[in-house]
Amino acid sequence: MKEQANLSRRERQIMDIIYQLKEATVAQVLERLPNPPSYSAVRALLRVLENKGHLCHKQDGPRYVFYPTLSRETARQTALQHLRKTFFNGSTEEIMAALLDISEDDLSDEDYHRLQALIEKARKEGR
Amino acid sequence: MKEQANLSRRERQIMDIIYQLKEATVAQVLERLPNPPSYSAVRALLRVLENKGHLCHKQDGPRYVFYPTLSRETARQTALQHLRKTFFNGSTEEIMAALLDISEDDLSDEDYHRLQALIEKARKEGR
DNA sequence: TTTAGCATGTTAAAATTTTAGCACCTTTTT
DNA sequence: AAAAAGGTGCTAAAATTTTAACATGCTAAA
Repeated sequence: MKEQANLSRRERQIMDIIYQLKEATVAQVLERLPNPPSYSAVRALLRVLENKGHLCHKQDGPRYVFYPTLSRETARQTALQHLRKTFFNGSTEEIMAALLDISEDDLSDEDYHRLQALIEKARKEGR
Repeated sequence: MKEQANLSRRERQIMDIIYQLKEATVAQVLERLPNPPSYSAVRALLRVLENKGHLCHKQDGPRYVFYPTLSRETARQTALQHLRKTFFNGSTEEIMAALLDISEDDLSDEDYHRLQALIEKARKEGR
């Protein structure tokens, strides 16, 4: 299969937007692109991504809605693994520490409790 | 400051390699690039990245060693935030679940214990 | 000291990416 | 029914990215 590492800059920007929205129309993508090009240019990009096998589309009334070929699950895992490897020496502990660091302000006691539960659950399943 | 989202494909590949190694010579980068171009091409890319302010270099005997301008810490945080936003609805819980999922096989009881401790520590600091 | 090896700097061609423009189709409004 | 609005497909030009080639400098070995 194709690597996300093989996407051009615009292609990557577009894939990110679509992953974020789960699915998107041309207009939605355009709205969110930095230094947005023409509508027409975005359509061309989307078609390229579809030809390369990264996107599919379905019809929604008069317009197309694009969505990723790869399951969200798979894409997530790949991206996360890559991030861990690139910035965290492949260490789960390091990345988790950083995650807690950037999340700290938004977490309630209850949230922390749920996170603890996640670990406990993983520990049990992991054997 | 410059966005990593504005890097071309090769530039991004190179930055990833350098972040992974912390610092790298031309040869080290070349070795790790997919579909590697010529030595000369890599040098040109590195110089571009330096001009754009993403890299610095220092002399090490006869050759240059390149390293990121941004602190590892900062780059990590930015990348992690972006990933969380793109693939995990901005949810700390979702990303942590995925992290545990891809790590499961490699974690010992002791590792889990350390992860629990991390959360506990964050909870205490977070107030 | 001359040559070989290995490093870098610069430049311009090649390839890819990015873009806009035009043609056409369908739906809605007048 | 005609016109306007808003979609898409396709194509080729523009811009950027990517690459290799060539020139230069330094160090070490012959």
